[in-house]
Amino acid sequence: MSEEIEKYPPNFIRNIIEKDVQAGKNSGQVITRFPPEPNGYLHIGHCKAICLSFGMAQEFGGSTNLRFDDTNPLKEKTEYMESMKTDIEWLGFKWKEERNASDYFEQLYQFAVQLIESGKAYVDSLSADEIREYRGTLTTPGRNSPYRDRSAEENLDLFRRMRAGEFADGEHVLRLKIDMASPNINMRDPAIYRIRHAEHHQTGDAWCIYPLYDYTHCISDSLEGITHSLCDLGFEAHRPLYDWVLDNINVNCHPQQIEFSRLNLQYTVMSKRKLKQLVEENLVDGWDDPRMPTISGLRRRGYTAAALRDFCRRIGVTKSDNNVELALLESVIREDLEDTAPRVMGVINPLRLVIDNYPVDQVENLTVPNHPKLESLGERTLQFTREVYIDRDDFREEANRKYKRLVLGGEVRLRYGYVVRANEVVRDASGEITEVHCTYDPETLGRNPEGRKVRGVIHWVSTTEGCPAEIRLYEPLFTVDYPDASDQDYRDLMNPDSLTIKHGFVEKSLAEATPDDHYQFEREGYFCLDSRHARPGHLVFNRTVGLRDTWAKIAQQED
RNA sequence: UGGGGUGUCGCCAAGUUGGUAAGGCACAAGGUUUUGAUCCUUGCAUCCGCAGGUUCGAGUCCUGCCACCCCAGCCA
Repeated sequence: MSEEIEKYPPNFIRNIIEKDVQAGKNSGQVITRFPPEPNGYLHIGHCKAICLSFGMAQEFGGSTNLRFDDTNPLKEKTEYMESMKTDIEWLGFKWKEERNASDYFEQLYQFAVQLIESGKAYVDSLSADEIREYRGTLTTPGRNSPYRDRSAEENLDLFRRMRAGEFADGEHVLRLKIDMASPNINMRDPAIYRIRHAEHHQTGDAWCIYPLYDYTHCISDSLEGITHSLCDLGFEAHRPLYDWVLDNINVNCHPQQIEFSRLNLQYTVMSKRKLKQLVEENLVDGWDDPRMPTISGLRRRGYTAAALRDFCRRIGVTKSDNNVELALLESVIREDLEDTAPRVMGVINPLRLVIDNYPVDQVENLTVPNHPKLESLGERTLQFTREVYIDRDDFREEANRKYKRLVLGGEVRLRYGYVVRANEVVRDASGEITEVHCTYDPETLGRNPEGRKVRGVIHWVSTTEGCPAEIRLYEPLFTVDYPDASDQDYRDLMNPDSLTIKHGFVEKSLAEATPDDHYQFEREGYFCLDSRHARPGHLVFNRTVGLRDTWAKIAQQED
């Protein structure tokens, strides 16, 4: 059903792939890969890459491999691999093969030997600082290392001994012999192996030399028969190197690297370094904090996989810098939940409403639809009682005509219930209203009163039949739309009000909610149970996103 | 100042071999509505970074500018 809907609108990468397929390139096959480094959690920027790589393969009947790019044992952990798999599966994608770059360590080593033998790689014994000096600058060419012309025999011997662990970290490095005067800095004899006496989460202590990205990635792609290797623009200047390596070793598959621009989203940060810092400095409640742009955070917040996929389709794929508004993300989840989330009632800022002429112990069961349009979502039972909670924002002692809620002396309908008239308020010692007393019209259940119009409908929860619930409201994590663009440290730009915890009440049917359920609290927004904080008997709801609120705009203009 | 990229409505983004500017989000105005939600209708770039040129005709071709982004890890 969704196959047609989930197709990407035209974009330059799809155009390229389409032409390749039509031309019969790669026998018409499309094989992609998603190659995360397991050094953090996946975020919505990765989501764009995942949807694209898996999506392109899907559209053209191909397949996608998941490959952990684990060439840096110092930064990677298996914990991250697990979370990444969970997130990708949750997003709805299935990889064909699960691989690790470390699976290819032996082959990578043999290719390096090949390169040395053909005089295209050499062991350099310059220090890291010296290598940097020799590299030159953006505008001045580099100089050849004094070790550049070692014989193949000597290089082979040194490289073997590097592998054998005879040298300390940093003593030597294996470099490609390309061109120290290249205007592209990446081509100035890039290092492809470094010595790291470190335990690797996959290979243990089998290796003490580890290949670098530029060397590893293209060969891994080739070994897996990848046809289109999609990555972000940051690797554009590395493409000549990607191609150089594959052109200079003996492989028969040369994938095409195509770069697209990364996603920039307003009011958040996207670099793994910063997200990690937020977690480690306890500035947020873990990688899956509902305010985080991580896939796990968005999931916990209540975003659905379908909405995220839709989002990635709507933002498009180009090479231009982009700054996507939060409004688009919000609109996409509202649109998804509009047709799928059952309606319920929850009061966030409770104010007690007493219906003086309603029988004290009476409980009236009202069978009501779960959705105003979709009968398929079924019905549920509400309990109407003498005392209910309404939201403080839905009552005013006095108000002008534009205010369509409960006003002293005026009428309003309690959603699915009766029409009530507010008669008086009760205050506490500080003057705050604690109760509103009213009377109801028994003739108004399921029908409008005669001779007068009731303009408003408000939601409510029985004080005796409803359940207390903690309700968590979220605002953006940052106060500025582009924290990365600021001169200030992004941590100083964090929004102190990004999380507000309220103590409200929800209707009884919510007692059995699970974190996988999405609800619309009528007139409030979309909510889901928090997977971390909710416990049996202790309901905690996250507000995924509020409903579109045109009244808020009107009310604001009044002030 | 070297190299690589990008510039189409507030944001994202389509624009086939040049033929006379899609769509989404946002916004605005109406209508429906027991959610000020949803839904429906309507409006929203004489203009495609700028300046020239080629052409009957250019966002699409040519020339020259301008702006912004990325690259100097033994990170990915």
